[in-house]
Amino acid sequence: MEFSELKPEEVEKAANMIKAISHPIRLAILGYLGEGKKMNVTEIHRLLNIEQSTASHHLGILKDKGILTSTRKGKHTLYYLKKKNLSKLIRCISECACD
Amino acid sequence: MEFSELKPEEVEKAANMIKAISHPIRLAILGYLGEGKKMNVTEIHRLLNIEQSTASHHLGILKDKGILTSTRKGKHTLYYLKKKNLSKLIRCISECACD
DNA sequence: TTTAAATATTGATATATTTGTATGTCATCA
DNA sequence: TGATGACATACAAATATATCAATATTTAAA
Repeated sequence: MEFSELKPEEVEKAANMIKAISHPIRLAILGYLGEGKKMNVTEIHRLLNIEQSTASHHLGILKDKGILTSTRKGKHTLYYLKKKNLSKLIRCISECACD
Repeated sequence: MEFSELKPEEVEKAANMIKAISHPIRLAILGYLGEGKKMNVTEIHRLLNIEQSTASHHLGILKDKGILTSTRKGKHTLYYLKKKNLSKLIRCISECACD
């Protein structure tokens, strides 16, 4: 399926999806969550050395845009990829950027 | 190569690359330019029904960020994908967005 | 039921993006 | 060289994003 065959609103949808992941912090988060891994907010905020509220904010965006889902596990909220094929997309991006 | 193995500046670079394509107009442009096609500014601006300056602006961004290159051909400037593996990325995005 | 840890939300500020209009530049051809 | 078509750039207004600090909410356990 080529973009040139897509309806404007479908192109818009796709653009929104990648816009969600077009941020260094959010991309780094997705790097950690590749291949079915699950992480909570505190882990992300420590790992990336960012404010807790900033971590929560970016995770919220990724969830809102349909990239991640979350489940509450006791005090923690675990975030993880919503769809398996996102792992492929992430690999594809890193290939393109690092060739 | 996973993002979790990348240095911060490499993640930044990757984020900048996809940020460049994370716009409905720019994504639509890339849809047309997939697979080695070449197009000039006027074609894009008519095809997408946007101002000439807007078309030029977005093409400029894509070129600036290393997604496209251009060659002058008489009065026209032809734009096309800089690297072949970008076609794969574009297909990957549309797969992810349309599943 | 109080306390504390983990998350989420809000508000303010700074910064970045997008768009159109107007204008400038460059190349071709009469 | 003057006119025209094709592009590029500058500027301004509107909109969107990102960040931190502070505060609120939720949950588990004492």
